[in-house]
Order: sequence, then structure tokens, then C-alpha cells
Amino acid sequence: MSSNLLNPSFYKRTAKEVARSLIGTILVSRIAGLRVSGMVVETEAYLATRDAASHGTQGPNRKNRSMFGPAGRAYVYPIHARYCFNAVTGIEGIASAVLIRAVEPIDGIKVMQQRRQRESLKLLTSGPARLCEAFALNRQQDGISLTTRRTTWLEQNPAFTADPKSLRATRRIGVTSAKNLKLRFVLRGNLFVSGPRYLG
DNA sequence: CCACGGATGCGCT
DNA sequence: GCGCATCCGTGGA
Repeated sequence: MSSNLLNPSFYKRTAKEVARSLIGTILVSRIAGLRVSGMVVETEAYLATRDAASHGTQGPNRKNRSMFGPAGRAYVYPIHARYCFNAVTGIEGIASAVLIRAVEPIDGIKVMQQRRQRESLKLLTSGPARLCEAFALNRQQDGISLTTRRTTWLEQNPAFTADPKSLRATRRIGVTSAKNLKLRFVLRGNLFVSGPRYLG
């Protein structure tokens, strides 16, 4: 049971490795007494070096501080009046993280529908800010540990076997710099992957 | 299915 | 003001 919980050493790797490894794992939140979960099907890595799109490139400030913290904590930031959720990776003091861009809903679908004000399963969690709303993630979760089962965490999924053919790397979505790096990972063909179909 | 434009709040110039 | 790791509704193929 608790052996499924992803531990700090899982996150103490490069953002690219962690982004790839997170595909197929299970994201869980238990907030306001409501538990929801989903399988991670899309991630993006934001690197410690040579990545102009990373929020860490300007050095630490109040907004991005948790990105410089120890691996296995959350980095939640606001954008366009919404929130996006990251897992911090790598070495403490150097900013790197993995953005969770989409999950496939598993438990708590009614709760997600209520929070999202939508019925359609496809629109509940297919996008970084959509899944934050469905999982009730916001700045209150910024900096919290993901390696205890407190409010938000990630688990290994025993039912999922990573078929290398189903894992695909593409360019990241929405970034205005470092566009050409292939740091987005998706489960090929999964209905809940965000963005245009031709990107994989 | 895809492209487009407007809305949204925050931090910085 | 403006940019932003976004979302949603609309309109056309």
C-alpha cells in the first residue's frame, strides 16, 4: 500500500528522466476531505540548465522559490488566472521540475465534475490548469511535500507496464522560448492527452 | 477536427 | 501597460 508512494529518490534525478518516469503513475489529492485520483498521461520537463522556458532561469524569487527546494515537493504557480502543478526534481538549490499536463480520471469523478462545472470526462483533467481545478490544487499546495500521503502525492501504478512504444516525446506546448526541445512526454493515443492530436 | 480571439490575475517594466 | 508553462466559445472545413 504505502510502498507504492513515490519517494524522494524517485524525484532526485533530472527533470527529463522524472518526466518520462511519471507517465503511468497515479496522482492523488485529498483536500477538504475529498479524495480524487488519476493516471498521469502527459508531462513536461523544465531543466536545470540551458532551458530559457524554465521559471528558474532568473534565479530564486518569491514566486518560484519552491522550484529551488528539495526534490519531491510541489511547485504550483499561477498563470492566466489559473494554476499549474509541478513536481520539483533534481538537486536542492538548482531549479528543475516536471509539469503535470494531463491525467486520466480514476477516482472521484463526481467531485471533479462539480469542481470543474462540467460533465464531459475529456474536459475534466486534459490540461495543466484543468487538472489543478479538478484536484483542487492552488498556491496553498506550493512547496508541500509530495512524499507523504498528506494532501497531494504520486503513487506507482502496479497495473501499468511501460510499453516503450506507447511513450512519445514531443516539443512542449505553449512555451515561447526553447520551443524545439523535446521535453513533453505523452502516452500515445490516450484520450486525455491535451493539445492538438498531431503533436502525439 | 482545427484556428482564432477574448478573458482572466499576477508580477514585472 | 504587457507577457504569460491557459481555457473556452465560436466558426469554418
